[in-house]
Amino acid sequence: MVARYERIADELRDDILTGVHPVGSQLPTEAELAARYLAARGTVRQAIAMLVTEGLVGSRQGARRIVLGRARSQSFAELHSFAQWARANGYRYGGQVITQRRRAASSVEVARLGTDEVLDVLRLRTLEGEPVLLERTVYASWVAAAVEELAPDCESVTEALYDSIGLVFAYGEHLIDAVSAGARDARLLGVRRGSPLLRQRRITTTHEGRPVEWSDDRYRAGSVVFSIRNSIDANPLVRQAGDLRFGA
Amino acid sequence: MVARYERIADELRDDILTGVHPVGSQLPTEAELAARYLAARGTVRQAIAMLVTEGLVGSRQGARRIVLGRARSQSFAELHSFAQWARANGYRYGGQVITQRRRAASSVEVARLGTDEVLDVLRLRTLEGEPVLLERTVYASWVAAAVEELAPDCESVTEALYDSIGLVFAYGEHLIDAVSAGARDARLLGVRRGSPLLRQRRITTTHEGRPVEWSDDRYRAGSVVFSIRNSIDANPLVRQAGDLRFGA
DNA sequence: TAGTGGTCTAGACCACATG
DNA sequence: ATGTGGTCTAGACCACTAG
Repeated sequence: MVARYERIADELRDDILTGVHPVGSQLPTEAELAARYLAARGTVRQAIAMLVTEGLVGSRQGARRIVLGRARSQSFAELHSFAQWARANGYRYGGQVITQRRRAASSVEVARLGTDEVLDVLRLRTLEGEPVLLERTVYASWVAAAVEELAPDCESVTEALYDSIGLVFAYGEHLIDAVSAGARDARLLGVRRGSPLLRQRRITTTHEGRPVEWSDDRYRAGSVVFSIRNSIDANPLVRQAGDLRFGA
Repeated sequence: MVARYERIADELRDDILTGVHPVGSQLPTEAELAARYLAARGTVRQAIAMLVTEGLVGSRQGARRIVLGRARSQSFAELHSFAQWARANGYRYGGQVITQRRRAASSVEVARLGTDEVLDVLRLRTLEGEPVLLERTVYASWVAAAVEELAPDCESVTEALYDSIGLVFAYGEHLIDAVSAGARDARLLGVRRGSPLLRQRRITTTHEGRPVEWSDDRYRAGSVVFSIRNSIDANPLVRQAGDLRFGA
């Protein structure tokens, strides 16, 4: 069942992407849209709210809404899963487990994941044949068995875990910064030691807020860029001083 | 005038931060909250929606809401303005214009900013006495005069422009990646050539969607981290392949 | 001053989660 | 089966923008 406001949002988004409402132009008023779609004003507002959070449309009390841009954002799955992202964008991709072992959790990991034992996995992922990403992931013990069952060249861990144990990754927190490549990073990614890497550390939880994994992902410089839209009303991005809340 | 839903959101947020609703616990139902605050259910939902976009609370049809975390996010101003961010976090900060000149816009800049002439400014910013950020900002011609009037050591360009010409920065798009320090970067930031820098490129517009500035900001590695919370329902962050939509 | 978006209400029905 | 959040309506009033 697709909600009415979603269909309205889809139509409006289409109208923006196809130039019916060009960038910089005004959107029709809520009253007009409500009449056009035979919906209550609240429903139209809900549709527009989607476009606002996507950054396509700007909003401001008393003034007509303005079309800000045409770029669409990705789904959570596309950000979370390298495979789903690569596939959605038409890239050739691959992956390989380099090392994988169970070990006792450090005190930080106990606090972060809530389990005494963890599964520690190092994966190298490729894009268009080139190594671009080194993933160091630590899984909570309650998913360890399911992860160990996966093939070493499993393309999408996210999808495999959903299929095998119904696991849904629902929430994430991400820390993004730059680091220099260590000896091992450099060797596996095929870059010089000390060269810049884009690092994304993240913790992912279930719908219940139960932590599933903690990961340190390092991208070769130039291979990917993170993009965010924000506004005076909605600001998902935060800048922090670099003493690194999550520890080293 | 503070909206009712904002006050409700503030109280709920307080209850989360102070542990009345600990992380991992369930939030009261909408009906309970509506009764407690003598508000309609829709108003309570609006309050909770704020907490959800802040990443404090998780939401899912049919199940009670869960408290996910206690970290608060920053305002747009705090992300946009180095000075406002540093001040809000209690850091000592400073800044200095290194070079500033008007020049003809490149074709990319014409497309991006919509003006034939631009003002090109290079600023070095310090945190706790250390140089941490090198800002290369290109302003549209219609703000150039106001920028040129500012003192070279102006602490907050954002606030100064609001005071002088009532300019409000309302929307931003940000691209984040890692680059290695060039000779000039290295000298000004006090790092070795080739060492990693965290780069944030951004374009900022007014409420009307009119582009004001385009900036390439480079942080010394370790000085700042960007943080984002997302969920299966709301995903502000996007990963892109590194062919750099904004050009070099 | 007129128009537009922002807030709020009260109530209805549906979809989903959980026991 | 029950409870909970998700959707939708219809209407009212307020705050702000713009001519």
